[in-house]
Amino acid sequence: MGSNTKEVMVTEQQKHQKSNDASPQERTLKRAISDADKDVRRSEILAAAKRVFSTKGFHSTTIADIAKDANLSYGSIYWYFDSKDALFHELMTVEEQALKDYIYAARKDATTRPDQSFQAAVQATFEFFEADKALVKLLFRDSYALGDRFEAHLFRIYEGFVGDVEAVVTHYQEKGEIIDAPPHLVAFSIAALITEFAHRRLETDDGLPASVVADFVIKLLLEGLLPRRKDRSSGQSN
Amino acid sequence: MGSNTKEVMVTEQQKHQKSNDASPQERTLKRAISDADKDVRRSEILAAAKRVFSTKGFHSTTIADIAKDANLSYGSIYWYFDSKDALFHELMTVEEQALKDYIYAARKDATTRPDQSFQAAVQATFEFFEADKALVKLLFRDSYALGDRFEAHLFRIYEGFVGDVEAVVTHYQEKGEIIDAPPHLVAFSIAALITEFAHRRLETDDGLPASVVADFVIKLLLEGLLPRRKDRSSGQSN
DNA sequence: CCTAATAGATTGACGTATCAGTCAGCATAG
DNA sequence: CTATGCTGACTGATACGTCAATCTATTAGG
Repeated sequence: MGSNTKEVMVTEQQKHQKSNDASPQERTLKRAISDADKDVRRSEILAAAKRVFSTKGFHSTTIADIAKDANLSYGSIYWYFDSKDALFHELMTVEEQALKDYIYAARKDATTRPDQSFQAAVQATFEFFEADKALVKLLFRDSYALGDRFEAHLFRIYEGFVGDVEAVVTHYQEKGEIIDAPPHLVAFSIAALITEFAHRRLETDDGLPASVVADFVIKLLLEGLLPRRKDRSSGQSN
Repeated sequence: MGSNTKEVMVTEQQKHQKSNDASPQERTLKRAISDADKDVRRSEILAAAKRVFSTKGFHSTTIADIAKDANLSYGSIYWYFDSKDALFHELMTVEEQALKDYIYAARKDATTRPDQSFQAAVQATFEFFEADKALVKLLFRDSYALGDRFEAHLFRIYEGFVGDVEAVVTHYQEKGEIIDAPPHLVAFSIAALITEFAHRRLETDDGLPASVVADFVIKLLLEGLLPRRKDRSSGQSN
C-alpha cells in the first residue's frame, strides 16, 4: 500500500544489495572450486543438517535453518542437494556407514584379540552411541513422524544394525561364552537396550555416568546369557 | 476465468447445497445436544485422531484427515477442540490414563493374588502393548519430530510409565523374587524392551506370535533378575 | 397439537502463514 | 572475459484456524 510508484521501478541491483557494515567478519565466503573443496562443503552441510535435524526433528527443521547453521545462503543448499528429502536420505546413509564401520571394527577386534569378551563388545557399542547421541536420534528415533518416504530406509538401517549385532552374538555363542538363545531376538534386545538408554540419557541426563549404565545393561544381559555354571561371573549386586 | 457473471450472483443456499443423491446413507448427522452426546462426539473425534495420528504421524495428519475419519466437517473439529496441538495433547492424556489404569489393575492383581508372579505381571504388560500398537506409536515413538511443544508432555508420560513399572519391580524385590538391582534401571530396561518389541513387531510382522516374543523377553529378563539358586527356571533353549 | 422463534451445533470457503523449491542475477577464480 | 559457485527474493502449494451462514432440536406461543 502507499505510494508504490518508486518501488515498482526498483532495480535488481538495489534488491540484491547487502548490508556491508552489519557483520563484516563472516562475510565473503571462500568458493568451493575443486572437487575436494566441494566435498568439504557437502560435508559441512551434512554436519549442519545433522545438528539441526537431531535438535528440532525433521519436520520442524527448515532449509533456512540448515543454511544458517552452515553459514550458507538458502539457495546454496540446493546447489549441493536436490531436495530436503534427498539431503536427509544422504545424511542417513552417511551415518549408517559410520555405524557399520564401527561395528565391523569391533567384530574384527573380537575375532583377532582372544582376550576380547562379549561384554567388551557390547560395552564398546554402548559407548559409541553414548558418544554420538545425535546419531541415535536420526537413525533410531525419527522414523515414525517421517512418513512413508523414509520408513523403508530407516527400517533397512535398523535391520542392518541388528544383523551386525547378531553376527557378534553368534560369534560368542560359537565360542560357548553365551547360551544358544535365538540370536536374532538376542541381538534385537541388545539393540533395544542400547538405543533406548542412549536416547533416554540424552533426555534426562540424570547423574549416572555412561559407564555405570553400560555396566548395568551388560550385567543384566549377561546374567541371562551366560550358561548355567556353578560360579561364572556371578553378579554380586548392590 | 470465463463468464463469471452468474457465479458472482450465486446465493449462499446454492453454495451450501448438498448432493442428496450421492451417499444418502451417512448424511444428516445427528446433532449432539446433551452433554452426554457431546462427550460421545469428543470421544469419536479422539478415536479418529488416534487412528490417523498413529498411521500417518503428527505432521502428516491434517485436521481434514481427522474430520473425514470421524465423519464430521472440518469446522466441527474446532467446535470441540481449540487447536491441533490441544487435540493431540488431550489424546496423549487420555491414552496415558488408559495405560495407568492398566498398570494399576495389574499391580492390584499382583498384591492380591499370591500366585501372581513377576513373570505374569511383565507378560501382561507386554500383551497390553501388543494389543494396542497405536498407543505405542503415539506415546513412545512420535516424541521427537513433534518438537518442543510435546516433548515435556511425552517425557512426563514415559517417566510415569517407568515409575509404575518400578513399583512392580520393587514389590517383587521385597518378596525376594528378583535380585536387588537398582529398580529404576530395571524398570527402564523392561519398559525399553516392551516398547521396542511392540514397536518392532508392528513394523516387520515376522512370523513370531506375541506370546513367543513375550516368553523370550521374560526369560531373558528373569535369568538376570532371579537370585542365584541351584535350579530355578533354568532355560533349556533350542 | 401444530407452528414460529430461538439457541447452538454444524458446515466449508476464506484469510493467512509457513516453507520447499525455483530462478534470475551477482561475484569471483582462473 | 567466462564459467560457475553462490545469493535471496519470489512462487506455489499446503494446511491451520476463523467465521458468517445454515440447519435442526427444542421451546414458546396460538
